[in-house]
Amino acid sequence: MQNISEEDYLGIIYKHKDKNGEVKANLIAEKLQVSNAAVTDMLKKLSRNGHIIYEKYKGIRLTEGGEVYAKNMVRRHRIWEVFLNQIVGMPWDKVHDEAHRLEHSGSDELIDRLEEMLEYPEYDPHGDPIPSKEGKVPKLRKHVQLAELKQGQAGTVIRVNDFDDQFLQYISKIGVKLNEPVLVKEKRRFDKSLQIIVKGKPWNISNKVAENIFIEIKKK
Amino acid sequence: MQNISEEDYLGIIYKHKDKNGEVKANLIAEKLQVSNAAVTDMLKKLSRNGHIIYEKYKGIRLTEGGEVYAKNMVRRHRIWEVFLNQIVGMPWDKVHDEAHRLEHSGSDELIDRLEEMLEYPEYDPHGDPIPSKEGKVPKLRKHVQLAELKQGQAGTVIRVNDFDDQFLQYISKIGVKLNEPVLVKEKRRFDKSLQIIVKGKPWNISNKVAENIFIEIKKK
DNA sequence: CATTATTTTTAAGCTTACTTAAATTTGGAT
DNA sequence: ATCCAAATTTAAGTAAGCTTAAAAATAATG
Repeated sequence: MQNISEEDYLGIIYKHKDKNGEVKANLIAEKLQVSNAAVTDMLKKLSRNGHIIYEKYKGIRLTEGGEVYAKNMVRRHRIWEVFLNQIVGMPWDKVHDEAHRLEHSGSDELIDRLEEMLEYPEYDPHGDPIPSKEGKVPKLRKHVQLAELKQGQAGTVIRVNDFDDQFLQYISKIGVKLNEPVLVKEKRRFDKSLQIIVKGKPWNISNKVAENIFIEIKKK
Repeated sequence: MQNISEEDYLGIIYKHKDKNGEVKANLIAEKLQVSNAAVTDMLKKLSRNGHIIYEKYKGIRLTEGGEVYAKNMVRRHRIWEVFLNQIVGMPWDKVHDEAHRLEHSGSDELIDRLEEMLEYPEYDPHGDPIPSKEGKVPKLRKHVQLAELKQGQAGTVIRVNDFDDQFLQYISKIGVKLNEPVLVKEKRRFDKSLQIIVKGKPWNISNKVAENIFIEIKKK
């Protein structure tokens, strides 16, 4: 395959499949910023060439081959992210976009060399697992949304969603960082917003923000 | 511009312009492995958007803007080459293809960071000059084709053509390397082939090969 | 300088990945 | 169970970048 678009579609399907391994066309359209009609077209194509299982109006799921392919795209993306962050020194709120530009280029050999150079990282700068060349996906430690923590509970940030640059910039600014502690000082009923303590400083964040930060709870 | 094809065309035009700054359509078609008709189409487009000066059946030349654009593509390509060679440890006979895949991706910021990381290299791994961000092109030292050396003359390799991977692999194998000395031991009239000494070892090379290796002549 | 040969352009058509607008199907609420 | 809204598909059309085949212009050769 030479195809940027196909690769993007497969990557999105992989990253957004639910517990049943299914995705809705709508979501794909939104994530890729294309029309629903464009998605239907591409789904037919991906179905024809055996990457997905697709029946009209039904949920979409990857075939075994499609999964291998998609996982490799995610692998590429995340290895680029680690590389950009660790070697080039790019901040975590910028690596996503840059990696997206690069993930379709570069040969598999290059990706393997970068991986070696980085000493086989298991997670990208946002805490997402990097599939190995053989397709193994490192397990994520048990975690919950920051929004689910109770007042007074503390934990360690182990993953954040990387869908939006602005979000990442914002949480960087307030000091949220991978593998760093956070404490929930206060929770408010009416808007579900919360006050958290990061590096000793208090911050108010919305529920929306707290839903996209994932925490490993500290044992008492 | 978002366009891989346009970028490729402009890069080729820049790299292959003659002393008058002109290129023939034919050459572009050959270098890019597309039909002449495709070239005509694209030339019209590049002319329309002000990147080249183009009149039917006449030679093609870059406008000022086109030159800036094209030079930037060459810059990107060559910085990737140095990066792949020096940081990733990829041999010089592989960097061209890999860099070609990467040169259209990556933001300008990334290229700048890579350049900084590499300490502003002036030449790529084949000895080709790297345009600066401001568009300055480092001068090449005075040089001649290896094929032009007389029997008994010696010199230093300062550039090789990177058009063909096989060629690069071949000269690597016989020990030809940038900034290393070569001596012409023998020249043969009938086929213009020559015997050279590299690292103390003798090798027979064709005239064709010798035409693509560039030498700075040693003063006696 | 006339006639080939080579380049370049035109013309017509193809594929990919999109678009908008209209039609269809599905799923949820009453 | 019916109806409505949301999701999905169809239909028709567009733009980019190609292709081949034929026509036109330029360059090269005797």
